[in-house]
Amino acid sequence: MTRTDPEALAFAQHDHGACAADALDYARGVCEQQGLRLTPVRERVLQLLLESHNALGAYDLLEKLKADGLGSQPPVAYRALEFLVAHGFAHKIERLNAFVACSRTHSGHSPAFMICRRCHQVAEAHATPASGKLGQAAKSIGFKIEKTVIEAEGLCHACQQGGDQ
Amino acid sequence: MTRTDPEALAFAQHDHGACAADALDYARGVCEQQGLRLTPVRERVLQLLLESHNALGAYDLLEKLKADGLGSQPPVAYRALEFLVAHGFAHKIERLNAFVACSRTHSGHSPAFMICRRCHQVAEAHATPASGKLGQAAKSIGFKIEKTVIEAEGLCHACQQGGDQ
DNA sequence: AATGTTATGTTATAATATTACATCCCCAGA
DNA sequence: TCTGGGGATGTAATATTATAACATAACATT
Repeated sequence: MTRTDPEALAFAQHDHGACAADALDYARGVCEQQGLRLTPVRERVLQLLLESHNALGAYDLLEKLKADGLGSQPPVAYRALEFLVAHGFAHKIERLNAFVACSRTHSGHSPAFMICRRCHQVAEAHATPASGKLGQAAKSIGFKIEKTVIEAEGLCHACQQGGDQ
Repeated sequence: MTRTDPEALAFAQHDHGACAADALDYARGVCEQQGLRLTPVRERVLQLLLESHNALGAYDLLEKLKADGLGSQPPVAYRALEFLVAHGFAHKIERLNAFVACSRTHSGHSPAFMICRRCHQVAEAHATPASGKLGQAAKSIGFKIEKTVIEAEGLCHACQQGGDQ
């Protein structure tokens, strides 16, 4: 149920099928423990997110759900995503209006994302926003931070090699 | 043409009219220097953003432009915003799909924002994303950061006092 | 079985954003 | 002065993302 922690797994080589299956098992365990219902739609959406290192939009997911005979109207996808995000199984990438599975290589977390503008893969890392300049600024004006969005856009290692930039 | 620098001005008391007028003058100067055309639509959009400490959506702006007899179709607003953002006079708040004037209390900047979920004001601060944990993670996987989105959501000082939370 | 709660299905619509193309305006060069 | 080119604007149409509202179904507790 616990998983190991190479930071920013996404861009690295790994056994992706196994990693996704692991993560799904992990989510099932957490839901069981916490009395959350990982229903078919929710589980399928999580699976779809886990199978992709790209962020997926609600309508991308919706198409795949439809193909599976599950609901095909927007609220179906948005509700599943809302559940997954609320319980930390997925995150919204604001920059892309799209969603990724949580890499869950840490907990109680304040995630940060690296988005490759060329291959569109998204890697998750752990951030400590409260400790940097932002945290100082917030403190100095008495702003209480509840949630942070930290997203970096650029080129992953592989895409820096490739031709164009 | 230069301006002074209290971090995160927005939540603090100040002479807002003067601050907006200053910023507009500043933008005019920069455009003149750089051969950029601060056309009526662009200037008006910047003015509208400067007059508000809240982020404004493209369609909010559009309504006001229409009231002024300027264009009233979405591309009018989006094009002006694109210009302003491209040249650093405004920023998009991804979390809100909305825009704020740049507080320009710094330059060559990587801005961070504090968004009050109660009064909806937005304050801008300066961040140094490359130096924190995110920067380390990026370095360790060879990810080249080109742009960062850093947005904190929470309660501003004034709104922490008020009733509900 | 009756009830409350949570999840799903479905229709409609709202909110945000872009494409495409016609027109205008300014101004540099013939 | 004309004239062409580039940038900016006007406008219609449409794409994309997201939510509201309400009916039904599934499940748990009594």
